[in-house]
Amino acid sequence: MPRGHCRGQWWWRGRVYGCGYRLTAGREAILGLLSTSKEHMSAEDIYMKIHTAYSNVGLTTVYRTLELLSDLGMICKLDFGDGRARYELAEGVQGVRHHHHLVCTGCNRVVEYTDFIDKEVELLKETEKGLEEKYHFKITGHVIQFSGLCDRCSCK
Amino acid sequence: MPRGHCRGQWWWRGRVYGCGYRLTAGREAILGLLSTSKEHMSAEDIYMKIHTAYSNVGLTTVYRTLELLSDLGMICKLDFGDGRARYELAEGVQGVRHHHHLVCTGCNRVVEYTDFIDKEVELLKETEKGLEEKYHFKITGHVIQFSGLCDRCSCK
DNA sequence: ATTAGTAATGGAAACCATTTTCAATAAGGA
DNA sequence: TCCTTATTGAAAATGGTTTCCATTACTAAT
Repeated sequence: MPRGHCRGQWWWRGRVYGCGYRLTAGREAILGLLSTSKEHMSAEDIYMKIHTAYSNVGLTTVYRTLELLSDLGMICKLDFGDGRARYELAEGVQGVRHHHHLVCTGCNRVVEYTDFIDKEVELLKETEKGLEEKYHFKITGHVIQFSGLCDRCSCK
Repeated sequence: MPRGHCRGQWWWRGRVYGCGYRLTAGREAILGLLSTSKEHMSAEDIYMKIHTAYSNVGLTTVYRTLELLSDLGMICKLDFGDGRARYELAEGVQGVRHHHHLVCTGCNRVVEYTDFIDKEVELLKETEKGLEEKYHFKITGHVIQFSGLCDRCSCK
C-alpha cells in the first residue's frame, strides 16, 4: 500500500468505521492535530488547540477519544514522568517510524531518537521471544526510555 | 566490601547520615520493609504495613521518605501504568541485581527478569554513550519494560 | 543540662489529571 | 419518519500525591 494513500481522513475513516465507531468532528480534529503536530501533547494541550476551532468539543470528549484511538492502536499513550499522559501517532500510522524517547528530567524536553534502533529492535525481538517462552506471556508492548539532563539543564 | 556488611541499619545509617539526613524510626521501618519484601509496593501498601507496628507514622511521611530515598539513589520509583507509583531497592543496594520488568496488563502481575540482561546492558551502554554525544545529554537512568498478558489472563 | 536552631512529623486541606454520572443530542438503519 | 444506539458536554466525583502549618524531635553549641 503506497504511503501516499495512508494519509488524511480517508484512512482514519476506514479504520474507525471498520471497528464500528463513528468518525465525528471532534475525533477527526484530534486525529488531524496529532498527525500534523510534532510535539507530544497532553489531553489538555489537545483540548486547548482543538477548542479554538471547535469550541463545542469538551475536555471529556478529548479524553474519551484518546482512549478510543489508543484502544484501536492508532495512537500511543506515553508517560514522561511529569504526571500527565502524552500522545503520539502509533508506529506505522502515517509512516511513523519505530523510535524511542530521551527525556530531560530538568526541563521535560523530549528527544525522539531513531539511532541504534536496528540493534535495539533486534534485541527486543529476541528478548520478547525469550520472555514469552519462559514466562508464558503474550507480549504486546514495550517501553524503552532514557532520562537525564540536557545540555542547558546540566549547566545550571 | 563483603556483602554481609552491606545489610541492615548500619549500612543505611551511614548513607543517610552521610548526606546530612537523620535516620528516624519511620525511615528505618520503610527501608527495612523494602529490603525484606519482594513485592513492588505502593506508598499506601507501605503505609499499611508500617502502620501496624509504627502507628504514629503517617502517609505523608511515607511519601516524603520515599522521595528522599529516591533522591539519595537508594530506591527506585517504578511505574507499571496503574496510576500509582511502586518502589524497590535500587540496583547495587543489598545485592540487588540489574533487572527489568514484565507487566501483565490484565492482572498487573509483575515479573522481574534478569534474562538477556548482559546483552541488554551492553546495548544500553552503547546507546547511552551514543545519545550523550549526539544530543548532549547527561544520561542518568533508563526504563526498559515489557507489557502483555500472562498465561492466566490470556486464557480469558 | 539548657538553649537555640533546624529537621522531621502528621493531619487536614489542597491539588490536579483523569473518570464517572447523567441528561441531552446526533447519527444510522429499518 | 421512528427507533435504537453512539456520542456528547458540564458538573461532580475520584484518588494518588503534595502542600500547609503548627507541633515535636534532634543536634550542636553553650
